[in-house]
Amino acid sequence: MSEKKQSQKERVERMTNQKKVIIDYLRSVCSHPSAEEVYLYVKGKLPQISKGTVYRILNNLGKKGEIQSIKEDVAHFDGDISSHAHFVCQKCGNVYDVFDVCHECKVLRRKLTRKKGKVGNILNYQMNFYGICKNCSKK
Amino acid sequence: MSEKKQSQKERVERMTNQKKVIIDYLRSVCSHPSAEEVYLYVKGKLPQISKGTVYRILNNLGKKGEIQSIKEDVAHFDGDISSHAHFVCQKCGNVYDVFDVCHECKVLRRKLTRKKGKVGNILNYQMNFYGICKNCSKK
DNA sequence: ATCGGTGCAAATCCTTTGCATTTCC
DNA sequence: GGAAATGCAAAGGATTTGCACCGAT
Repeated sequence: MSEKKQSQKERVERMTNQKKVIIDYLRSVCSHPSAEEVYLYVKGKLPQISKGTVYRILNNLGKKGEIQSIKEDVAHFDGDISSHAHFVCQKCGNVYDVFDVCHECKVLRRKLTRKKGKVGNILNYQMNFYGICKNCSKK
Repeated sequence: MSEKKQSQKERVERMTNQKKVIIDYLRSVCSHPSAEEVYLYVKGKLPQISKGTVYRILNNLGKKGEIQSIKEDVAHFDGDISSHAHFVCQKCGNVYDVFDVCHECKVLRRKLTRKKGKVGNILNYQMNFYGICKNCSKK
């Protein structure tokens, strides 16, 4: 019914250990871990962490645009939000970076953003290529 | 362990009513129905159909590349496999076509296919834009 | 007649959520 | 101190699957 009241006290977000570890992890790896993989890693540093927390943190970061989520059969997460594409292996489900098309992605996005789209305003985009990764083709 | 034996009898795929109705439906609409929506539609024509069958048919068509699946929180399906992009509303989840970038998509794809990619051979791709659709912004 | 496809319902599995408790500011 | 975040465990919900039967070729 109503928008945010201006007088309303603003929600202050806190930085917790759990969040810190997850962000650091996602920024340091170039693989694109699933929630499960993030959970297993963080569990190594903070053994008491729960999966629910991992999911909540990943979702929040995603909503704020600080990480990307690539939603395939199982969601994978990327701490790198610079302009690049992904290659998704249809066999193992792994996600790889594709930097060869950064420039084109940016151009595409700009083109569409400027248009103000017929359907809605673009906040974000994702370019995914599908195939079988080299690792899986060997087998 | 072993590849397909050459002597093996070839699997012959059959055309059923269920499959026919689903394909026709996906080719006739420009919305991008979810499995649930496909199910509800088909149920109107073939009341005895089950959800399992719908999922199996959609998956098979997807594997054969006859339809596209856009995997977001809930998967949506597109009977149009020509080169175009999608706009996904982050509020209602609806998927809209974006034809303004067909040409660029094709070029991008060709560029990468030719490269034979470092990660694997590209069979397919998807370009998705995210935002809030006009319908949802009104509210 | 064959064997691929279907219907049904149970099983999976990823993800979300409610609530009491802990922790950050 | 008080709101925000967490841990736990249970719930949710989309998708898959086993199996007996049906029906396309």
